Amino acid sequence: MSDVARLAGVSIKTVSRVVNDEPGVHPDTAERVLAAIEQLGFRRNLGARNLRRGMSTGTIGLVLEDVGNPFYSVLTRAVEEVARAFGRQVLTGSSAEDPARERELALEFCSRRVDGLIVVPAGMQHGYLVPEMRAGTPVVFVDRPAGDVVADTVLVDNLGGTAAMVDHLARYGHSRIAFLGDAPDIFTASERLRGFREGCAKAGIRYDESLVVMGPHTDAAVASSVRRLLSGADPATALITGNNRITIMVLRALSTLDARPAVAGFDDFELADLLAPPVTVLAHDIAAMGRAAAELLFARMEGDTSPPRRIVLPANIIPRGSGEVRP
Amino acid sequence: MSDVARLAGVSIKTVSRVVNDEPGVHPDTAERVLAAIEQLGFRRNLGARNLRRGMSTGTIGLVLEDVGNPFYSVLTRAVEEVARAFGRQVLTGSSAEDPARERELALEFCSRRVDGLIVVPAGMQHGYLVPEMRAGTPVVFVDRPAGDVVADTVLVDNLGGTAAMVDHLARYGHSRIAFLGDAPDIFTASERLRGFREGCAKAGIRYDESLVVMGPHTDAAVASSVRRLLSGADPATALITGNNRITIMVLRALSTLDARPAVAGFDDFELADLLAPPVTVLAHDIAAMGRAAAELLFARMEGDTSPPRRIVLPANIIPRGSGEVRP
DNA sequence: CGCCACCATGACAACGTTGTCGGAACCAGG
DNA sequence: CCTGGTTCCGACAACGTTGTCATGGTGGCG
Repeated sequence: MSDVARLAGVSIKTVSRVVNDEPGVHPDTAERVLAAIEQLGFRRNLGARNLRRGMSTGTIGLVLEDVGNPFYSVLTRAVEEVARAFGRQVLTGSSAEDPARERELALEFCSRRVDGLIVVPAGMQHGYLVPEMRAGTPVVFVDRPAGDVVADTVLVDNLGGTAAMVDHLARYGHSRIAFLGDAPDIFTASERLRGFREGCAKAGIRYDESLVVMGPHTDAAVASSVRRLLSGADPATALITGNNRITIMVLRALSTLDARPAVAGFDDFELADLLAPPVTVLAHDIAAMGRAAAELLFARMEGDTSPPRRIVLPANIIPRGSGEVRP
Repeated sequence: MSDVARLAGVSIKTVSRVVNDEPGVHPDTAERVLAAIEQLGFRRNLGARNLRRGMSTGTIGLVLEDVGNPFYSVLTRAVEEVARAFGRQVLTGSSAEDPARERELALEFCSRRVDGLIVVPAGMQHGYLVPEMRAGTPVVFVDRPAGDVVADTVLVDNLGGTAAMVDHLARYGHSRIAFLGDAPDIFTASERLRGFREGCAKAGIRYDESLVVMGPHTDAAVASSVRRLLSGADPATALITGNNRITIMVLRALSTLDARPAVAGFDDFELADLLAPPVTVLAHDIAAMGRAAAELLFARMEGDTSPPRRIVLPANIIPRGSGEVRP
């Protein structure tokens, strides 16, 4: 900036005025300054600006599990879109389901003085965020609740959705329903398992522990679980899968077998409708979740101090065929 | 920081020393300082630090078309992974295929003084980046080349891959091959079209313009194009689709028809192997592309001044069935 | 005891920007 | 001519941090 000032023969303050469209600069002077800016390829340093002005850095942080997963990338896009509407940039980072990494990313973002933070929790401890929240950085948790802090949270109705799916299968005559879920220390996985149990209870189905397989999963392990579940004296006639990854693993396993159990999965996924048979899923609007979280965050950033909210979005059964077969 | 200093009864410089693990601080003093930091929830302001130190901000910018698209989200994750290895954060933004938005994002990132920029070009004009590049910000283009600047670029062998696919279909006896590509002003789309023409020439197939449909596409438009291509006196017996989106649109259209032409698509996609029939694709390693771009960028950031490189990654046919049927 | 080396610490400037304030130049009106 | 107001502009401090240098105290050694 001082280079520009020197070249234009004015003070740096005048350059600052031109750059910020402040009034009180003679048009001729402004023109000279603009020419100098152009010539030198000057671009104002936003870091210095934010330091001086002290308020907003114009950025928000987004910590999620893996941007590479379509689930989170859709979420990211939705957050980005809202941020854009509010004129903010988004810093993203993937925690890879590692609480230490989540913490590291979140605190790094705080060090960069993001105006707000959206977190898909990897762990159950979030006390480390308390000082930041007290210092005025709003935090919104998405997809899973925070472990030990009260804060805004946007969730899907994991429990109710899964229970509804059990009911759905039961209506088609299934009483031997297996559940393949993710690692039970992941909130969504344990909620869905709870939903499965409640669904069984409501539908009057005996909850059989041997029909429940929880992760973490590998393709091979899922394949052997599926084989086991579908064989024996009293095999499963229907499978509920706990998320899109597992659904796909199961479908891949089934493609090598003759058995054709009913299949219904949590999370919708692309091409589910084109498979043979089309896959029945419990769908929820991921983009809506991202938007809700981002809008909540921006409301906080703009001074909303109402009590923390918990938004629970519905999950709806999309019957496509795979879940509508009788035993 | 001055608050911490006051509470600990030392100068801010001493606090700075403690925060940065600089030597020459008495252990007792350091302990007092750490206690004060803990008590106040102090976190050093990275913005101010970067300003003072003047060198790296520890961030890179990534401008792509849409993080929500699995293609780019995998790319993003790969870039993020490399950035993590080098201790950097990633700023992302989606251009939505709008050159103005791409420019806006890239320049915004430059204003934030990113250490480097990875861009999936939306437009053909990138002269606006020249001042930034001259000022020392390395830029790497991915997936598509820059319009009018010479810079490092990582591409896929669009032309050769598509030509190989024509050859592949010709070997199975097809001579009426249709091509459904994206908007021809997108580099990858026009390259793939060129590859299609060259492939036809090499295979001794007459290039028939009426068998070529370029985007932008909607589901409805693709469906009607497919119907047209497969009917009439001399219908197409094979379809080549120009990217994963179009492949899926075509598959969806075909699912409502009786015709079963050979289908082969550019870009691999999840579940391609589980469809009936499994879909033959031209696969390339998107994560490898992201890694290559990021590694190139970091090499530049660390002072590599060799001439700009152009890395072209191969695209390989994965025959799964849909492309191996005879007319 | 005197000198030097070394350790721990602090004062100060600087990074690039903007907010505050004051001042020079000009004009209009008395 | 003076007064008061307006317009344009620059000097200076400050944001939070770190690099440089100076300083006071302590211990070892001749």
